[in-house]
Amino acid sequence: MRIGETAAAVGMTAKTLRFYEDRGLLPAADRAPNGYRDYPHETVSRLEFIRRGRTAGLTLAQIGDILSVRDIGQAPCVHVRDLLAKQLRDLDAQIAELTALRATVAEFHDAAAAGDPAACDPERICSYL
Amino acid sequence: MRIGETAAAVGMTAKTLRFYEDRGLLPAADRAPNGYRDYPHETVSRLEFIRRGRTAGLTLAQIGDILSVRDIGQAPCVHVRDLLAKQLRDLDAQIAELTALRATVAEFHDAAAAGDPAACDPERICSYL
DNA sequence: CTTGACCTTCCACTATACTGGAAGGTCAAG
DNA sequence: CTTGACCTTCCAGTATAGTGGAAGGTCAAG
Repeated sequence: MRIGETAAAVGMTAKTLRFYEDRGLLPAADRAPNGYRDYPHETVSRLEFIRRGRTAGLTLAQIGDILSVRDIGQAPCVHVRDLLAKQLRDLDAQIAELTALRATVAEFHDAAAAGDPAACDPERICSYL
Repeated sequence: MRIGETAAAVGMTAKTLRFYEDRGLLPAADRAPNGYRDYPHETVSRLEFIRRGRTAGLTLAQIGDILSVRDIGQAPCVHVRDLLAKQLRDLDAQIAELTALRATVAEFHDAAAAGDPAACDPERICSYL
């Protein structure tokens, strides 16, 4: 399969596939006599795996690690489980941080909504922030 | 006040102040005969305002907009209120997105924690993702 | 006179996941 | 023979908020 065909099969662009190759997520493809990349069919599942990983919020580096484990013949399940656990922890931390920020902003906003513009102290630039 | 002194007064670095000047958040400072920047005292409140804005998750561009309004002599309160409202909406959207992602990841993770590594289908790379 | 702590400018780099574009090769169809 | 749709490589840029470092000027103290 040529690069554009492969990319289209998973809704990506040829550029993205070259980029993934550069980042080590795709092995260097065989080349046709004219120099064009020639992908085997399993590249499609590999790309779909990469997309599932992205959907789960994993970075390309993390997905690359999983693929490396798989590529040396080991089942990456344990690694995947650990990564997913870490991802859950990270997400919880991020959500907590954003929730705290939201509370801060809400306080500022409530004061601004209730307040009197004339109360602005020039030295403070804006009394609502 | 010299740049290092001013920066230290608010816990920032001289580099950061030059960067803020470059981004238009600080007006170009007067220069001493030797070329050193010479900041008036109100620069400290301006920097503290910038920091409060950052604490509220505003971007430097948004803070710069507020300061511009203030600098042409208008009270930026209405602008600030609108920005804070937008910030609340953005935060809610982000939190919702992360929460949905967390649910997806939790599903994958639960399957991985319960599952049998032998079930891995090589074609699918990892049955848990 | 030198040392050290300041200050100046300017350029590059960090991280992430691509995207855009230039310059050029390949190939089937009309 | 040309046109268009492919493909190749490589370089640069996107967004954010700075940080790091080079090369050099200034100034008070010892």
